[in-house]
Amino acid sequence: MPSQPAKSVPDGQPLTQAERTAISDHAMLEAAIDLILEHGTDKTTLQAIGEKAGYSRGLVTYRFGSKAGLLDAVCKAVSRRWLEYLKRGVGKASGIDAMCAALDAFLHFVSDSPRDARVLQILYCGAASPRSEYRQTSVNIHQRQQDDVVSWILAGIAAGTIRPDTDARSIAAHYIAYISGMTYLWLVNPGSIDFRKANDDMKLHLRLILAATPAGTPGLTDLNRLQ
Amino acid sequence: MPSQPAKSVPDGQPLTQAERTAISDHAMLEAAIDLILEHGTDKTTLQAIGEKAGYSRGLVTYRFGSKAGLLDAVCKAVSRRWLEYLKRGVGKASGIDAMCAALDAFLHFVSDSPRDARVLQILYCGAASPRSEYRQTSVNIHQRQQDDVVSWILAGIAAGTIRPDTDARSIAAHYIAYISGMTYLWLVNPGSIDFRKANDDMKLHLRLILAATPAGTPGLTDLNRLQ
DNA sequence: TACTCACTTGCTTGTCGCCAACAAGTAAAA
DNA sequence: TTTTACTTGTTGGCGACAAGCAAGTGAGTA
Repeated sequence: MPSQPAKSVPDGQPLTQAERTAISDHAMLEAAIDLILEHGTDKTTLQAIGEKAGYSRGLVTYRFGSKAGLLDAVCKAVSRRWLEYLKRGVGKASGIDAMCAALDAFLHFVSDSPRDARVLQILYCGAASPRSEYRQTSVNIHQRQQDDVVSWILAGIAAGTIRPDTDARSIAAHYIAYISGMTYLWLVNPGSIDFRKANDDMKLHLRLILAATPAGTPGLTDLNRLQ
Repeated sequence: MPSQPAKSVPDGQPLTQAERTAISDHAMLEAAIDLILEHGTDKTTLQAIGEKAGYSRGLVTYRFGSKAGLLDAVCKAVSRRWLEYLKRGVGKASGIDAMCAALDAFLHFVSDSPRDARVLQILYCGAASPRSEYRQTSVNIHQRQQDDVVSWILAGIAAGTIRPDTDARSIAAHYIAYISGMTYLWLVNPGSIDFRKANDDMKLHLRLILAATPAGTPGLTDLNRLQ
């Protein structure tokens, strides 16, 4: 966050147009994140963002079209960082292992980049508003993650590590809802959530619910019948 | 929602001051719910609320102090309706039965009063914003529900229906997070969630995770050792 | 019981500062 | 010279506050 615009490199060389936009774009997105974390989206003004980034009040609108356009851009930028984090954490894993690795990745994301994690949850919450102009971005991200979980489960079933009577879509929705809900509770009341403990429990539950059992052990359908 | 203020009862009798405030309060809260559902909190204006309720643009501020005060009042009013629904649905149940009954109560709440359910989730999401002036209301409601779940679990352990090595607080957090997350996903993308199916699965999982097992069956701690 | 008058309360209107959006303009790069 | 990055002037709309109006209230008096 430069306190004044960087219109030239230290040695006095002029910047190209592309460099200038890249620099100002980045400065405005970072300034927006800081201000959203401090004041929330609606009490963050475009003037404050522009000036904190080292520019005028008008540049944000000029570059992103509108305030909603900026929020969408922030949402996409931070989501991209999280998805890279997730991708690296899960690697080539699949089945229950992938689901556990994703939980670990999220735990690390929250502790390594709490700034990103918090602003992302704030923006996802903002997307719940009717007429939100970046709701689709949130829906797409969540859908993409849910699809990933579905494919992990199907791979697990194919590999024989997950019981074949599992409803992949339903479990995936449950899994994504759990993470989303936990993050919300953590955001509004950080002290009330022990993420590490919660994740350890969740991993245990996943194995209990999904793990293929040796023949003879009662399965889910049997348990269902007992209800 | 009267199209014009009701300043007297049909027979021409004047209203008492208390009746007038009760009528206008209710009209403004209901108007606010409709407008929030249609436009979201930030694009809902106090003028629109006042006029839809049949009054002037100034009454909302006069009565609720500020826009945030109004949102807090709406949040409390709708939360109260949900908690009564929950109370009636759960009754005297405890343990796993209470947790399943609460899931059913929520399912019925969503299908019977989708207006309330949606606006409540929108407001809870708004409470995630830093400097939200009604965050505490959301935190209190969630905390209260979580405490209820804890007491159900402890009662279940005492009654022998829930395995004694259960971490009540952690399970309660998981349970509340699941409901919260599911509701969010339903709100932003209604088609993607089959609440009935999800709830049936959740009930199954709860029994699988919490049910006290006859001696000899492997418990959670044994499963843990296998990890 | 009926009337009165000072007081309180419900509600409206005028006004101010602030904000997002847009358009016109300036300066720097190509 | 043309294009692009960025700034500044302006406008309409919003929330908040304060002043004012009108309707309701209740104690005192006869």
